Amino acid sequence: MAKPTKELDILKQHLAKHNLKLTRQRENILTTFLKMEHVTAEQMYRLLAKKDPHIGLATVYRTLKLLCETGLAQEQHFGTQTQFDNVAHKGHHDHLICSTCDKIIEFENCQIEELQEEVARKNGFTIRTHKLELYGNPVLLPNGECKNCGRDLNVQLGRR
Amino acid sequence: MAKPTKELDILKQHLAKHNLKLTRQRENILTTFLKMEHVTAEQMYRLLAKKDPHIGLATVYRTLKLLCETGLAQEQHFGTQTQFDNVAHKGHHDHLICSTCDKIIEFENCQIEELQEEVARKNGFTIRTHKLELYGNPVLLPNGECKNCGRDLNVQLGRR
DNA sequence: TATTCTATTGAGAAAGAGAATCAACTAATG
DNA sequence: CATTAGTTGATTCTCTTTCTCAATAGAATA
Repeated sequence: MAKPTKELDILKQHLAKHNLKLTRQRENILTTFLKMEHVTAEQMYRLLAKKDPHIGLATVYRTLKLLCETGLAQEQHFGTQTQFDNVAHKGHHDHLICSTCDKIIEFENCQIEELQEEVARKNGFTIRTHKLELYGNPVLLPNGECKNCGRDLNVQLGRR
Repeated sequence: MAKPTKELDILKQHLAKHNLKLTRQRENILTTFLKMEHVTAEQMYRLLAKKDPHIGLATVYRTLKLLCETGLAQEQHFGTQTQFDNVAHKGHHDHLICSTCDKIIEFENCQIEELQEEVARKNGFTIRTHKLELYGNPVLLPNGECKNCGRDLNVQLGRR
């Protein structure tokens, strides 16, 4: 069995292995998916609809889930929204989220990643992926309220 | 102005500051909330309904959100479910989630926490809270499929 | 305490994401 | 090219969360 090298081959192999079929829709979705770092199902649906107005939303959901099963995609929950990450884009980063304005700062920290590996190893696991989000505030008013949103942060800061 | 020391005082102060009113429902919800480490809105609703069958679900949602604004609660998204954490329960822990069986292992790692603080500090932030989730698998079949779920993990493991 | 003003409540409707259903369709196989 | 079994798309359904609005109830004031 020849070793597949491209994503389409990976999909084909997965389909064959599970008695599934390669359809026009599945191929289209994969092609579009590979061009991005991540998408939501809705975004994918709208993108595809431009070329194929008859594509069904259910098919998009089903196929993105399928891509997760092949290992080409990864489902990530971000707040209330679900996105599908393209595993091929290796540029991993974590997030520092401003609770004041919801601005997101991306960062990387190798030491943290190493410690994570260590934790996993101790528990007999191999990390497949991870998610690290830091939520914080930049500036506070003297009374403990966040400058931008007015939220009272005294409690979290242990000021009471 | 006397420094409030209890959660109810914190709530009262917040209500006063924002021209809101202290109601029987708000007091009940706070009382119940303080007994737990975390709840979902549904859970809270069912708990309250035992004593007050006429409580409205919308009120529960509104009040939990209000508690977040006072700083007593914190909204956390876990996969597809939303829970409200009791900030007073300091027992923070992170999660190692088995992608095979969805089992969740809790862990703590001070070194990671310190590095997080450092990242935040460098960016001029104070961490209010954070979320670290490691997703992994314990045992793989020789062909790269997960023993339990049959998912093909070759791609993620860089085997292709 | 009665009055008045405004915030709050609860029931149900509505919105949004996602899964389930099913008849019509189509890829794969011989 | 006929058969078979998986797939699609339209729609319905479910679940969570928010919205709406008339009735209600805090809180401030007289």
